Amino acid sequence: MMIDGVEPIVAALGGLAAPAPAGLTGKVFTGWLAAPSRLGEVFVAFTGDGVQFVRPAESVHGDADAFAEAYRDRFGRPLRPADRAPAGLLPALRGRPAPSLRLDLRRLPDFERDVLGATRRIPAGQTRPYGWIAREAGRPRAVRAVGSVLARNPVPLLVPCHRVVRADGRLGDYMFGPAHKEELLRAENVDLDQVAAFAQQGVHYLGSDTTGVVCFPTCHNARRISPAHRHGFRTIGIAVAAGYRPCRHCRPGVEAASA
DNA sequence: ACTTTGACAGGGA
DNA sequence: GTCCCTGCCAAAG
Repeated sequence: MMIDGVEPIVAALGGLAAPAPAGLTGKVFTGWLAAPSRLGEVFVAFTGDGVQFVRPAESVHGDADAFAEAYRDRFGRPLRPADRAPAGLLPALRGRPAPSLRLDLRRLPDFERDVLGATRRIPAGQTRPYGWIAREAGRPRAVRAVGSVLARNPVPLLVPCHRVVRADGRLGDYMFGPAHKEELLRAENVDLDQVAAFAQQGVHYLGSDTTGVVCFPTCHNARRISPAHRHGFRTIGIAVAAGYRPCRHCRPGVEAASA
């Protein structure tokens, strides 16, 4: 870890009277700016390595100083205004695909990084349960810890934690309130009414009897199953026992066999 | 439907 | 370091 030696040096550079080379600025200070998003105006902090922190202006009472303080509490570094946004940030905040967007999640604990990484892979317009994230992150039983991580998601919207929902079909909580979660999902065209209707009947997975594949209801494959060939299942185990195979796209996991 | 128990990573004492 | 406690859950009573 040669990085250990680099940080103090870089910090010392920040104290020199002469301006640091432009390329270093993002490593010494963190830039911030305000930008429009699907949650209204947001404050965004980023280094040269990517975006680190996003908070709706509303959540800090529109106060940029409060945002800077929250950032400092968490990352231990000061903020200075930035002149331009990192590549991809503005489209991403509007919910548009932005492959060029980079996130700086290096200093997070492994588990948090893995949880956020798995969450980031949920396609727009789809949802996954907390248990799915736990499994993708390599800790299938750390379901509740996943919730704890997402409650502190440093980069909401960019890591779409609003797409992580409860296994029973309810939406679950959201750092800025469940109403915003629902709003974001509906804006992505998730058919929440259909999900709720299925859940009402105890159905949490959908299979096609023509392909023999079973999916989460919001998977784009599931949404193409015609009602005539659609079968609902309460658990993935029941579907597998009926000869269905878990979809390779949405990867509904086989839950632990009940002894 | 509601309550209890299980499980677990992180943060604070 | 170690307990202790909490929390966007989940499955069983």
